Amino acid sequence: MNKEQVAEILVEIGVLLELKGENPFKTRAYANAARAIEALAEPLQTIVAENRLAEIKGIGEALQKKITELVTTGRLGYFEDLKASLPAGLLALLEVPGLGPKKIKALYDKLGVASIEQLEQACQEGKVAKLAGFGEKTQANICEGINRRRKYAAKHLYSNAWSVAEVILEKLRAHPDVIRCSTAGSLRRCKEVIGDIDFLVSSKNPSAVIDFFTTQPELLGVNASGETKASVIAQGGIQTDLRVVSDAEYPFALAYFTGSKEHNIIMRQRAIERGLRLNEYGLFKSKEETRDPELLVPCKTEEEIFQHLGLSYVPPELREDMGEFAAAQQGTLPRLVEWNDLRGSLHNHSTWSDGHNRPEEIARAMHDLGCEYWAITDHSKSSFQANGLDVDRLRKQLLEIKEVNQRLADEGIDFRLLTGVEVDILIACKLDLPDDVLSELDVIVASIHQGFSQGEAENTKRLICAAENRYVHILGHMTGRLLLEREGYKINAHAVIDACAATGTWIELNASPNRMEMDWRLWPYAKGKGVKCVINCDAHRIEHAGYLRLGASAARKGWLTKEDVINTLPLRSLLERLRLKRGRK
DNA sequence: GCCGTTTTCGGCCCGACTGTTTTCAGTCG
Repeated sequence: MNKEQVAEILVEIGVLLELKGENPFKTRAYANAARAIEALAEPLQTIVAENRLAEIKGIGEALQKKITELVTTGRLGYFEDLKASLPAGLLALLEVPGLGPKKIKALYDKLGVASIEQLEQACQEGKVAKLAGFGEKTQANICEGINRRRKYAAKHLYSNAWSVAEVILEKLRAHPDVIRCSTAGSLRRCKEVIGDIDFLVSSKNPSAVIDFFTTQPELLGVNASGETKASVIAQGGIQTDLRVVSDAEYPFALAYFTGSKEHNIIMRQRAIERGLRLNEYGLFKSKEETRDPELLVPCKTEEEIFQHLGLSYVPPELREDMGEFAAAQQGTLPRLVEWNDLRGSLHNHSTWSDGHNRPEEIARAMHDLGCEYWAITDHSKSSFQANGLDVDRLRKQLLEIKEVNQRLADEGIDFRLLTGVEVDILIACKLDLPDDVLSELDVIVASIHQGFSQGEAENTKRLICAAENRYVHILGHMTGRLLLEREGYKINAHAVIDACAATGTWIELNASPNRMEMDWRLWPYAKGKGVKCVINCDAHRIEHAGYLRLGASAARKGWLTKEDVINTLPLRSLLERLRLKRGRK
């Protein structure tokens, strides 16, 4: 059993214990352990075999035993007993807004409700409202929550959420009672998938801002509206929360509501270690909870809060408790890549396969956007569903691209369309085009598009073989995942990264909104191995050039700097680097 | 269930809002 599977089970144990009404700190211990396991860079199996679990912070005696049992036998008696003691449908009830462990336990104990369907029926029969601690309002809210859950996804792609948030943020900025405002939460941290949108505003007139926020005409509904916070359903069914604070409180509230929860816990602990107290209202010279302004350590910005806690400023993208504290304390946080460092994309499509624009249109549009180069890498012939290119068509495309480059040069336009292909990885060590054809092209991206059901070992082998081909520059969308749609195929990502390090192969950060991979959690490992990133749009239309911005956010989240990203290079250096791999044995 | 050089026991982040209560529990972030 690998670490992802172990982590998943630990999380589930935590949730089940919560439903049983266990001590919340105990349930959190399981979630913490799962995080620690997931973050491991070496195989869990090795750690267990060498009896080194105890070295991992957050894993004590009890969890060592359970994890060892899981890894060595693939089963865990404790987990199976726990699962058997509760109906399977109970877990899904947690997804209904307003329902937590306590209420679910009451529904189950008193009404025997153990699934969404049973819950809905109990509501319709009016049984829920009669329970102690419940009422008509709660019952109606549950029904509404179930309906909304059916109609809309509970999670949203970053890019969708951002396009909704951007409009509201602009309106808030323009409001006369708003002093400062920002997004917060997972959106500000640039998570690839987000649950809800958070806004923070500072104002001397909170009720005016709350009124404005809750009466926007585009809203689908209002969940809650108080003196300092409100929660609404915005377009696309995205829950959107607003918090209004005084301007003095703003930096503290911004840090607090940006999270992550795990990051905040460490921040508070650091404050306590310094005899201070940190909450969303301020940093106080006190060992007790307080809001006494006399005790406040004034900070005008988030930067100053970090400073008082002995840390350099941690960009929001890095606030995941994934190593940012050690780096911020030592002053070794990287200067993260910016989206306008990017000079082009090396994986894109045209009308030659399944794209929507001709090479010349693409070239002119990308030049207008300020790019220096843009690679056309259409599909190879095995991707027949995408109108993939065989050798004949590919050679014709090369001629067309050559002509386009010539025309642009004649007009004095300083821009280069690069030739290439997104070649299918068929089976291990077999690509969809022969090496001599690949050698005629500027950029080769190799991706898996078929045979997803092969096992982890076979998939890993396919990717490693592709990396070992001297003509392949980039491994495309590494696991083929589609966020909120389908899981990626199983691979041993660390082994693939190691192979890329050994062969000088680059790894793509595919910035298509539902791909966003290689996953940001793996980049620090790749960076440590010296593997370079290429932020690619995988554009099928000219407008997809905007994905570069999304890709840069994900790269930042993966701790990458300008130097780690190949397509920040000017054309001349890029061409040198492209030739470099072909010179290797 | 984890953790610890002031602690091996007693902490573990904490406040706003809702709805059900008639002073507070549960949920959420």
